[in-house]
Amino acid sequence: MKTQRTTETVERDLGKFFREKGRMPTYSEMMKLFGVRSKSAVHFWIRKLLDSGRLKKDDRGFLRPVNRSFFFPLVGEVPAGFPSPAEEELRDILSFDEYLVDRPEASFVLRVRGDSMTGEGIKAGDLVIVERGREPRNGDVIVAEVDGEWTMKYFRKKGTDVTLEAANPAYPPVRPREELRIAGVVTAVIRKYHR
Amino acid sequence: MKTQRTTETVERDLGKFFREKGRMPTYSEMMKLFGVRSKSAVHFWIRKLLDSGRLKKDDRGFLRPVNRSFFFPLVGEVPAGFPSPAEEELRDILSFDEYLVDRPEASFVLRVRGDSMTGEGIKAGDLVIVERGREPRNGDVIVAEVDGEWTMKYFRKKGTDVTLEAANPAYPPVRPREELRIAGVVTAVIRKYHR
DNA sequence: TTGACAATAGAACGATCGTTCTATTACGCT
DNA sequence: AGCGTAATAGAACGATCGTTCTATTGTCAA
Repeated sequence: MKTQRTTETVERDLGKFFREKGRMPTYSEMMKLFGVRSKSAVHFWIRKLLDSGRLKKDDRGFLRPVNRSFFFPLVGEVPAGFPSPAEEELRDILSFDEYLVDRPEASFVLRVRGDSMTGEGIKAGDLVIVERGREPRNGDVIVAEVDGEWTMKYFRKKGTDVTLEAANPAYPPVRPREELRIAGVVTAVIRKYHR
Repeated sequence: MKTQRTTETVERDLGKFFREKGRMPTYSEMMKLFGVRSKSAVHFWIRKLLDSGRLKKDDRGFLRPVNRSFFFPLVGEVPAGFPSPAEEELRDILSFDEYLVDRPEASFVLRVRGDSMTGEGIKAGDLVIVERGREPRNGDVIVAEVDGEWTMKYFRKKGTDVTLEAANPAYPPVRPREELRIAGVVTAVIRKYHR
């Protein structure tokens, strides 16, 4: 019943705990977690992870979840001969929360209705992250109120002339006459396939 | 210079800290964070959040980030008259990590190359989360090796007859003759618009 | 069998944790 | 002005933190 401990198993245990509890375990908790009965044994393994750089401490000395394997194994056991997912950017993703949202205090999420942006790969039911207060650039996908209705459109600008375009030929471009209220710029799209 | 403290500002400060450090602050740290000079003042505010249910403690007594506002304000200040984002599912999203990945230990991430799935709203450059070992259903998007090449396709099955279809008319369906190695089922799609 | 090394146990330590207590200050209402 | 409540300060407390020490166990090679 005593499984062999390795830096890998220890790291996995830590990741599992973190995912469940939203925090790192204390040394006492790690005793159970790792299956040892002394804190020094815990310290032994933690030190190994620290020395190998697979675990870090912040400025206060608290353990902090690091790069891979904590939020989930981004680059884990991939089928042999598989196209390498070992891009730098992927390896450095701490979590999707960090990756997806630059300005959390100015962002919110909407669920997409309608098919006006299918050409952009945004389908009904998808989630979009919208950032308020950002100056839309030409070609950005924005959420705006046009003629009293909220929609998602491409933002097109030529000089002072603003046009809102759908990414679906079924919808004609809109040239807002009166007011144009822009809720924000779409910064990310998320789709989950529910089982 | 002394900003008024409210449960809202306190909650926001906690969220900000958590996002930055990956953990909850200690009471000492909260003194700086909230702008007070005693731990009992901190305790005062934390108690408020606890009593109102906006903050929780786990079984060990540690503060744990809860539902909204910690990972980021999913339902925050939304422009007036805005289509309500107050769906139950959205309000309960703890974090995208939890939301997106059901089985972390069996999942990995790939960056999409090519345009074979644009019809499904999966574009080149997107990230997809792939889950290994799941039995693909009819219509699922899977990652598989066909004729020595890894691609992303729809999984179509009629009886024992398996066909792989692209979501792009430019690519003909594939009926694998020899072996069909399925790396996994695509469970989520993520696209970030970089500024 | 012996020696070397890796891994663990157990106890002790100061440091810091979160809680609780008593006082003091700030502000609104009558 | 006087009063009551909300908010904060500051000090004290036991509990638990992570570290460090010494001692013991297990395993493998010589």
